[in-house]
Amino acid sequence: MLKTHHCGELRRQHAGEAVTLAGWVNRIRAQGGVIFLDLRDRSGVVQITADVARAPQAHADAEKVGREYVIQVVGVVRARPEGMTNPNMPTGEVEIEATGIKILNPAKTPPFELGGDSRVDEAIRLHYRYLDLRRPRMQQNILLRGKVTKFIRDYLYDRGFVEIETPILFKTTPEGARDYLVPSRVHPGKFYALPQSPQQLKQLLMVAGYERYFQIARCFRDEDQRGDRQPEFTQLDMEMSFVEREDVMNLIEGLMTELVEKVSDRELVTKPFPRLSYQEAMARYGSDKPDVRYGLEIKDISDIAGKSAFKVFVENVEAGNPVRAICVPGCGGYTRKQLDDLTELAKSAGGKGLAWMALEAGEQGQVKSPIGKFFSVDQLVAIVDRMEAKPGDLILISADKASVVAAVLDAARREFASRLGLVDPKKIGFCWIIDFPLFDWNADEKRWDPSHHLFTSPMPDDIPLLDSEPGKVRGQQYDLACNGYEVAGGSIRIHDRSLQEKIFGLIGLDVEDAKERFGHMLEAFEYGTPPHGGIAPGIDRLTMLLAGEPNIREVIAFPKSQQAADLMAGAPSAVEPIQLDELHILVNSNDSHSTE
RNA sequence: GGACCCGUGGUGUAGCGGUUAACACGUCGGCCUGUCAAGCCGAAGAUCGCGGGUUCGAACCCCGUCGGGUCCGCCA
Repeated sequence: MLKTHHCGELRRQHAGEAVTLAGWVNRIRAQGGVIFLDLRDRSGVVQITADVARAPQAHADAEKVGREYVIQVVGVVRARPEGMTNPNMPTGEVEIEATGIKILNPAKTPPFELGGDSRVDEAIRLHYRYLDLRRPRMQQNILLRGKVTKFIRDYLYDRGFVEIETPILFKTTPEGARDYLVPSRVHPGKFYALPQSPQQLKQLLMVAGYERYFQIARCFRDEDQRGDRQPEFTQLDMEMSFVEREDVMNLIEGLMTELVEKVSDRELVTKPFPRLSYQEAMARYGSDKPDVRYGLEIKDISDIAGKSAFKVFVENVEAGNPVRAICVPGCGGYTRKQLDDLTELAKSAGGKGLAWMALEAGEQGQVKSPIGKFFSVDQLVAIVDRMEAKPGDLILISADKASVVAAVLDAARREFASRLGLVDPKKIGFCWIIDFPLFDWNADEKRWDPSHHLFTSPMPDDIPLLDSEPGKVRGQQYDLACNGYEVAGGSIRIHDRSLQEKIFGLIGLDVEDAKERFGHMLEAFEYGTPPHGGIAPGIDRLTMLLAGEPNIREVIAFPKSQQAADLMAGAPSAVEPIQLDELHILVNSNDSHSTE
């Protein structure tokens, strides 16, 4: 080893020890006769001194080093003299009196500051990701991520789970997200697909009798990016046999609780985690992944609004649509301009607008609203009562299809939580969402789509409804939401061939298609399949929340840009014609302008 | 596929129709034996992402394009 100790571990009790350290020059303070170097390795930073009087060679060496040089320092740990300690650093009571400094590798001046956490354009950070990863923020995040996966592995191994790897080259499943495809050299014109998740494989492992499986699994989805979505991401993929919904939920709730309490510096808002039905979540929060750290809950005022003289509300209620509202405390004094701007918020969420009623501050609490004239005094009082609004508050009202109302008020809730500072960034608020509808109606294709995935088992009580009212069938599905993000989704699966075939039929897969795509699953179900279920928490999102970061790129060592590009290596890239020939691929030259 | 925001020395920002393109940090040189976001003195470093247009005149206005981000669609 080129070092005997780590920089960050040295303390007063090491005083007098001869040490050899190696690392990066974090900062240089040349004082003339004495030069101070802050030497950094993964463990932390320690001060090196090179004194011209006591160690002329070391001083001469130190004059030659620059920022981010990789050096080896031979010296002695010394307790710092009285009054010269630095309480701001863990190693601040000691320093290394260097006797020799060797440059292992010089460094160019970095393109941005590595010492602090100053904001740098993300394109530059990603281009020099290996430098960005040296910075404290990224280092903490990446180390935290390692602790998260270590904790998960220990937790699950302790409970009888087996870690099993599954293939990355697998088979396309067009019904989910868009697949990343890998051309086959051996089979002209045929393709592997990278797994969107190891869903089928883990179910087959249950058929195979492994009973408790997990994997920290890389998943691939060729869809457009978001702050919480990358083309490749990591799930804790797991599956258990002979379990019911409660068993999986309890295991994960225990895991998540301990993860937050033992691995992070965050604080759980509630435990046990609240459970909301999908219907309730949509009604109260307008979202199936609500942020439960703050209120601003949605209330239904359809009964009152339907009797008003306001045409938009009346027509919606007559059409069976809801009129719902949130009450924003203390925003009743918003200017007309500010209130009009809320229309933009509603539009970007897919709505037409957002009606408002402002309660003037003061005892009377007069209602000020462009639509106020369409309501009787009793109706206004009823709305104010329903919303539990106080003088100075602002009521925001949306009337539309239920899904649009939900989207608009969800957006409004998030916006005002942020404006009013209602979110405590140190808090972690989990909640379970259960009783999802098994299907969503696809109006374009005129068929039912699975709301989760096509292996989710219906609630036993609802199986008779499969024939009569598929839209009312609930799935044995459970999602875990946290701080407004979906961090896990799972279900009890179908383990019966005939039921699985029936679901295929409902989503418009004919027998031939089903056999072609999922024949291996149907066949497997005929060889003794245990009842089973599982879940898949997203490691990136979870780590993002535990780190308090605003997007998952901050917890991924080498993430891709929004255009799914690796800005450091320059992927994707053009390939040699011979490579394409071998793969039997002809590229449409009209599309190739952007490949360079 | 669509909407919006951003792009000015190495980095972060200011400038928003006429400026020698400003400031901080960094870099380089000098001074300095107890600094720790060291300090002091001095210097170098930018055709304002790229292309076109409007204008007597463009970093600034317009169009296009490239790159980064946020959101909708898409996606658990």
